[in-house]
Amino acid sequence: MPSAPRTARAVARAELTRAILDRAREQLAEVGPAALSVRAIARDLGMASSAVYRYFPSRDALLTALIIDGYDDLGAAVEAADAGVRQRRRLDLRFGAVCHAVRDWARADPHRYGLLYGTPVPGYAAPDDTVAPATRTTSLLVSIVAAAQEAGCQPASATTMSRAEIAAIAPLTSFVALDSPIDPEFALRASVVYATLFGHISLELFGHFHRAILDYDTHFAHVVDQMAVDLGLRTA
Amino acid sequence: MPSAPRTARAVARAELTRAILDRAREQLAEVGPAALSVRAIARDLGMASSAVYRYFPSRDALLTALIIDGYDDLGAAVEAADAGVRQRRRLDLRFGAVCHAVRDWARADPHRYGLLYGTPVPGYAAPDDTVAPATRTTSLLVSIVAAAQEAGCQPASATTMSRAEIAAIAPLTSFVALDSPIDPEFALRASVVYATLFGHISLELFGHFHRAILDYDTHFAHVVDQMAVDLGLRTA
DNA sequence: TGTACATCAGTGAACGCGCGTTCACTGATGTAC
DNA sequence: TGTACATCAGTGAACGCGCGTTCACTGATGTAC
Repeated sequence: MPSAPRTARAVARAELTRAILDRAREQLAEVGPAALSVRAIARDLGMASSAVYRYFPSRDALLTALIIDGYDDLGAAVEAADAGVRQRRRLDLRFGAVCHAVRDWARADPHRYGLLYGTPVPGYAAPDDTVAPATRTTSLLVSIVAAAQEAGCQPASATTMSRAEIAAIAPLTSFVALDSPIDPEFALRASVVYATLFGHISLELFGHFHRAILDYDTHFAHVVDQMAVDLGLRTA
Repeated sequence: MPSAPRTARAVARAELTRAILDRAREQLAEVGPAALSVRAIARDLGMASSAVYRYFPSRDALLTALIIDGYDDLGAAVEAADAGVRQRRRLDLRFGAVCHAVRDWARADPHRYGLLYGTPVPGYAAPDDTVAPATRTTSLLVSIVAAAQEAGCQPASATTMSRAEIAAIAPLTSFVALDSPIDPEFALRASVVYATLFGHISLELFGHFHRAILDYDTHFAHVVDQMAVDLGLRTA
């Protein structure tokens, strides 16, 4: 009986666990992951710092929860953006929606984005629990590329791939469950898109487009367009 | 007389300044930028922690020096790699050399790369002094793209650009001193290449290709090749 | 329904740590006559 | 070349801070009879 008969204690526990996580997320947005402090969270919640340890065994466990929470939140946002595209066959629109969703999410809370995609927090080693939620966003990107292949899209240019190159990206070809594995050329394109998307967002958020790009929104939109064309999702 | 008549004091000063920076660089490689500690550096050098303040007025100043030093070192490595390509007209080779130089440099000292291109250090605001050295690497990338345009290379695909999009990247078109400004399409390509290159390196170093890419070296080489083809530096 | 015991949440003090920065000081190096 | 003074490098103690984590404890909640 896992659902109904929750004791008052269990209810309070769930609530406080969430309150701690909420406050941790806020802290994260304010000071960044490295400065996240168990004591500060407890202080803000009006409780003794030691009480937090009834809910999370260590600061690292709290960070892990935040990371998983972040990947899940991003994944949900990205999936919702994709699902919001009515014309499912317009892969260019779906691709654009996904890219913009990632960027919008990142800009809404740069520290949180940094926790996931920036420099790893010093002294913290992400456990395997964080891997699965992380793939949510990636899977969607790859699946759009896979759909492009199925739809017969022609990428702008293709390089010949050596056996070693094909082997290097083997996991990507079977990353999403499909009838047949993805062609290596498309898998490579997916990897390039992945790098460009997150690279662009990181460079923008971390200040490397300073004085080089004047209008980030416009420019990003155009980069996404360019990627869509390179992928063969639409013609120029 | 700025050169010859250096007093013993000035010599000692220069030497210790360098020793502090060297040790700071080593610390950086070991523990990362956020954990860089004035006291630890002093300890390692066998001096009082307060003595460091005769050379750098604050921890932030030390970080700034490390950042400038890092951009300069990366810039020098990248320029050397480019200069090492004898056939100056083989833009694909030059482009490849530059990309691999950035990645090699980053892999040699990931923390140092993270200081420059990762999450900004919390509580630290990089002063303008760091901007100029940062452009060294970027300029070289842009100048290769500009050379591609001058050589009449044809990128794989081009999207039509609105006035707003052209305006957004205006600084890039006049980023390197040339007879004529760079075409907007090439400037856009430069920006995409910039994002892809650093995005790929960051994703790789920060663990996001884990279990997705099996052979990083091979894969990166191929991504660079693909970019060269997309840029029209060579045919597939 | 009521009692006896076990479980759990939260407290507050404490441990031990390292940090950045300041300051009055000593002694060496440099400079001007 | 020698002396008098100014400048500078380096010291060691101290200030004030915040951190993660532990531990013995009190009082409330849950459970079994």
